[in-house]
Amino acid sequence: MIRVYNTLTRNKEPFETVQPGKVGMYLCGPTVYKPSHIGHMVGPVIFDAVKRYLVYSGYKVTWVVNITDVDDKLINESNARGVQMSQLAAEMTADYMNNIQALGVDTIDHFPRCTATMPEIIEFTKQLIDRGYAYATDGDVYFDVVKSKEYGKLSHRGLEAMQGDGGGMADRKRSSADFALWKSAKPGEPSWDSPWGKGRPGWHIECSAMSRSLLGETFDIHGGGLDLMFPHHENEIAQSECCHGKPMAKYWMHNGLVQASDEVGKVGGRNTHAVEGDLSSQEAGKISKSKGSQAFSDLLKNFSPEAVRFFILSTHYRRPIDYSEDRLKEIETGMETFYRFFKRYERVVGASFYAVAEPKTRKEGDFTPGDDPLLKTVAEQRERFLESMDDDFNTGGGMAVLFDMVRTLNKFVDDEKLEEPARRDAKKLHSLTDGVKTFKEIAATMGLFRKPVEAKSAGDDALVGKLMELLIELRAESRKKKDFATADRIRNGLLEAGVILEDRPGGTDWSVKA
RNA sequence: GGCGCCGUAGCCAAGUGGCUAAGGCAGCGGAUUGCAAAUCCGCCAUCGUCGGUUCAACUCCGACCGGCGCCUCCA
Repeated sequence: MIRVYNTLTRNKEPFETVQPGKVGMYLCGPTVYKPSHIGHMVGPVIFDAVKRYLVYSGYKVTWVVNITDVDDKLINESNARGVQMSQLAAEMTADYMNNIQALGVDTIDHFPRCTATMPEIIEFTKQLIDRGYAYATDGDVYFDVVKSKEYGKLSHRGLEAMQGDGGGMADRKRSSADFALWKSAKPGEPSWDSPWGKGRPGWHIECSAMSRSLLGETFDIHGGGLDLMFPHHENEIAQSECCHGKPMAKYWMHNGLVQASDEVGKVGGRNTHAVEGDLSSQEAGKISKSKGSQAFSDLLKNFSPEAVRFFILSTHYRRPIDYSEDRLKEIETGMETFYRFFKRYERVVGASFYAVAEPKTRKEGDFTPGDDPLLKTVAEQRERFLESMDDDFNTGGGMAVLFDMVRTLNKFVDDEKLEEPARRDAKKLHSLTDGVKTFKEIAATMGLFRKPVEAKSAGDDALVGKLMELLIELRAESRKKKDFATADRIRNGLLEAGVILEDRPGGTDWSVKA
């Protein structure tokens, strides 16, 4: 039984779908006016894991992520750059797509764009006016917040929290808390025809319109960053629930935000005060923000996407995550354990780890270990993993099981001395592969270890291969003759060049230093 | 001011009313190795402070201290 923390009730609730066996999931996507940073990647990675786990658990899941490609920020930025808004949006959308793809987020079913959803948005707005929840003034349309009885139920905030927009619109609105569904266009701004004249949608209405047209009036999971809870999600609820008279989403899931720790943030205790003493808290905030908003595509030049995914999933999704390069390096170090094991598996079994076919569903993965001690342990670990994931998608707890499981598998190879070809037999290799299947099964639910990571640098070059073969051969001869001075000279020399040699029963392996 | 979150080993981080408080990084000791590397084994926390509830709390309640987020655009 899966349990989900619902922001609406502030409780973990049993997961029950609107329609049996089916899940509709909506995640608020980016406004594409600048390159995405790591913060934009958290939602996609987390909900990718959520979807994978739900599919694994037997649900048919439809996942929608919207792209906001018209908005004040886009207009400003495109003016500043002197390009068409649509061009800027197209470029930044491509950047976003590249980044999430690099992270292995490939389970999103629909990416509706705001500019391609105008008829639905206009229709939705019209309905709200017809049903008495919105009103038009001078080409603008506003949502009449006082008509929404439950306004504030998600964020637990009252109407007074909704400040006026201070942009001179106050006199057009009945109440300062009212928010725009449709904004009339100023000269030169991109605009669309509507019953209220030329204009563009307000920020919140697109999500209501898109989710309705792709997922229906009530769907299962609505996700987004914690920062969107108010006012964005509150307003979505007001729009959709007033319009339909029924719940918009059963479960509201909010992920914690990335916090970039830099010099200021990292220094503890008194030094923090000393450093911050010269800065207003606002300025300090800006510093940490500027580091965190480094373009994600640049970050990927230094770190593997899989490490970033691992990093994001290593803590519980509702918690804030501290991002730093040191942290990511630490994660990469830890992940070496897995990659080394994968190579080890290949050495021992003679087949690629990545070629092993894992069970795709929970049902398929259930097995009775019999009296095989290895598989008994693996089965227990799998159970522990599933318990963690069932409990509000606790990927952090699941990670621990991943590490435990490789250790179990490594120990088996050690104990059975499977590095020595003579000690291998079909039964043992079969057990090992069964263990690997289960490892892959649980890792796959988090989208991990699905395909080989590209080699850190050159190494598969034919010439390099030949040279290494020769050096290793020479060193082997020296070792045979107990000429360790020469052998060590070769190894140390290669180490300086960034090549690590590892001696094993079956021969010597080499790899490029990470 | 309003709404909310957090405080677990040197660092990161799961989790639980009573059983050995996961895991990772770093460190230390050992097995293995010609020596290494890798791997394995072992060691390394009483859970911010104080008070309450309870047979029993790190886990529930309260106060306090400390850190943080949102309330304007933000994933």
